[in-house]
Amino acid sequence: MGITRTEIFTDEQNQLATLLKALAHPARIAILQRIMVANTCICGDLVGELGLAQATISQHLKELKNAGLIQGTIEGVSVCYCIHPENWKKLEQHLNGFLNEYKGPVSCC
Amino acid sequence: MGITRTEIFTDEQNQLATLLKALAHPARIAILQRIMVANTCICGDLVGELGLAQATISQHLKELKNAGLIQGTIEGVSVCYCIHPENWKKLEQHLNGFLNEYKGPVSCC
DNA sequence: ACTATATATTGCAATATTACGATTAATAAA
DNA sequence: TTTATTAATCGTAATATTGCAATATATAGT
Repeated sequence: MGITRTEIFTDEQNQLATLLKALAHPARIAILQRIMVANTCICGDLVGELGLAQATISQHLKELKNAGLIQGTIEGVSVCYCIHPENWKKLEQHLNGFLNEYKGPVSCC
Repeated sequence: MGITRTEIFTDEQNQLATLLKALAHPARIAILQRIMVANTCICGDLVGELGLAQATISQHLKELKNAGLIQGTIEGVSVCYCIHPENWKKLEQHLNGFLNEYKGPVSCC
């Protein structure tokens, strides 16, 4: 089968899973970190700085954009990416909401 | 080629990606939520409560255990799972550290 | 118009993930 | 010891992901 059965889960669960999947790759984490550190948007630099082919970087950027985590604007011949402020905030909230459902270790296993 | 090139990333990046991958499935999110809400460990209940086959649930539990997010102890004929307190804390820290690298929207795209 | 530069898209091969039926293993109860 | 119950493992089919070369697209400068 190989296809996630999203129908049996809540929208919340599916949305969080989708966001986490977008984050769950070292290249995409590295890309996001570089964007965050540089603050000012970069792009083609990424291809040189990470050791991946241009097509591969472009693909990862596309995934991050589809997930809404970054936004890109064309600047002449190059493209400038940066964090999507609102969605990043939403991600933080969504994620913290999930993590905080855990109320410390109680009598258990 | 279909294999993540972990060699070109830092251990931090790879570890975070691995943790996020373990979380990045609605079934595993649902499982974690149920464990967190119930506090006291459950297991076989999960098979009934989520609409997935027993083998599938078992597989997801294994992944969560491999990632260190949960722990399981045998209790008679059944198995009791619960959150792994230390690792959950580490996850929170790791994740917050990553999310907080972003310092709000500056002049950008 | 032509050229150079930057990025996106396409097509494909290698590998990973998801899901499940069937089977196995392990304990509890009879 | 047989039987029932629970969970793990195996095998396999369907699908998704990762990565790259090759190609396409789009803008800037000449």
